Amino acid sequence: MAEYFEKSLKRCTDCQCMSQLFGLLNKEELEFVDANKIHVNFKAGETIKKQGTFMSHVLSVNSGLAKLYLEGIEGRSAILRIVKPSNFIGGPGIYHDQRHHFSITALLDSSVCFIDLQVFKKILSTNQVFAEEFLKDFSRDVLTVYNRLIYLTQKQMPGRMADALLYLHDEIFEQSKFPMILSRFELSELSAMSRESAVKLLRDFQKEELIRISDHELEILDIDALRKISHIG
Amino acid sequence: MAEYFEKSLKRCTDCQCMSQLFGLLNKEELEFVDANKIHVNFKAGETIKKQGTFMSHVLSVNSGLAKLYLEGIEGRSAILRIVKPSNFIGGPGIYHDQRHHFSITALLDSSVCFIDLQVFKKILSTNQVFAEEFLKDFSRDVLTVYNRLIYLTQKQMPGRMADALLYLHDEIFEQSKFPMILSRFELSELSAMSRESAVKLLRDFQKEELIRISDHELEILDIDALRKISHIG
DNA sequence: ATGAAAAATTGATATATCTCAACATTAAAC
DNA sequence: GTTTAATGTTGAGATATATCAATTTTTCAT
Repeated sequence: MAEYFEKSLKRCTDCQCMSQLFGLLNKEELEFVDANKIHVNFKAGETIKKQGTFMSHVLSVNSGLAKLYLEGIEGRSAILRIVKPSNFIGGPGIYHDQRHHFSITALLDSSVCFIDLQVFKKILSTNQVFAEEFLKDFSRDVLTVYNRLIYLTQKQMPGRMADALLYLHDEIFEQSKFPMILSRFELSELSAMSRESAVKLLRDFQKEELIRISDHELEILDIDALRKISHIG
Repeated sequence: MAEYFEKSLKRCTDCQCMSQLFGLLNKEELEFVDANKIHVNFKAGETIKKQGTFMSHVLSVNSGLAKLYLEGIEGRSAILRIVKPSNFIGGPGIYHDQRHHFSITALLDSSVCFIDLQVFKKILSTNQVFAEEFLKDFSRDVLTVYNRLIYLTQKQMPGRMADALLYLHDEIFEQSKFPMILSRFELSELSAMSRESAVKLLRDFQKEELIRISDHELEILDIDALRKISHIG
């Protein structure tokens, strides 16, 4: 509890978990942000943002982990990416229609800053370097989706599951042993297959000793083999 | 041939086929663009831009039609969208790495303007309204890809093919009878299936009298039924 | 600790989809 | 116009994947 208050009282100018993007702001701009932000803590499982709702703020994740996903047809979702601490979250709604076009749910207890959208836009229009970096960030996200579209439509299940695990390894945890933050069902949403198929593939991967799963931890034993599976699709 | 020269000599300030985006520029800005653009005519089938190459210019299509597609695994492609006259084409490469992240090939004889990227960026940084509209355009494209990702991964083949045809109807031609600019193979690339499957679905749709194909023209006979197929996936 | 709910597992079966191979038609090149 | 190449068509068979139903394990609230 002590930690809760400490964090929420911390000012942007002292923040250690700021996204690279906000690191480009000067002191006055940061104070402007600070005066127009809301800081909220979420428990694992809670919805941080719901697709379709009005976008009043942009987000910056200070700590924890979350999944960012598209809600599709008949309740099915596609996880676009995992959100890490210091990740900025804007999205195409900023300029299109001021709505959120994806949902975000906390996977771990997470601390999130909500920065007023108009304030954010104001700074974008006055700070050239900031604007440029924002666009870089946005563009990177778009390329991730391009990639995802290709691999989800052109690879078979083993390749897609390998890609999902490699994504967690390469981009999220950056080590061969990491906590299983995603349920089998969520893994299936990340790799566009049924829950049962995800279970079977993980079992196969374990049988072939490519991975080991125990105590809510996943260890990648043979990353080269996984990369090969990813490669051959 | 006369037409070729006439078009290529036309100045931006007199251009009738300018994208909405460039319509926001004032006379001086247009003259700046005019002085730093190249105008090129392409024959149907020619490659306008190749994925992976250096992005020296952004594009604006004056006339004709083109396909914009991602080159994926083992030569397979995914068509992202059809480019119409007056469409602006930038892409995530502008801010990410100055490379093209998709390829563009002319479907019909097409006339395309190439605007110097640095000039384009310069105007972006000086004309607020222009910048805002550019971002709207970019964001709309991103949402198209979100949509595509969902429908390609969560619908079955009949729904995907219905979506492809409805896309041509609703967004490209806006009438129930239109020229078959895409081969069966290209239609399969638009709906993420094999060429043979695309052929079969079109045959099925024809048998059920939802569409009619003759003389390089496709006519949608029962759009409500198509929408229903799209809807049920 | 206990029971209820949620998640994971499994194998059998049904279905969707691709691949292959053979052939037909159309467009392009000479 | 004839030949050649590209595109389109078809059905059969193989394969990938989803669905279903039954069971076990884990998690969570009381």
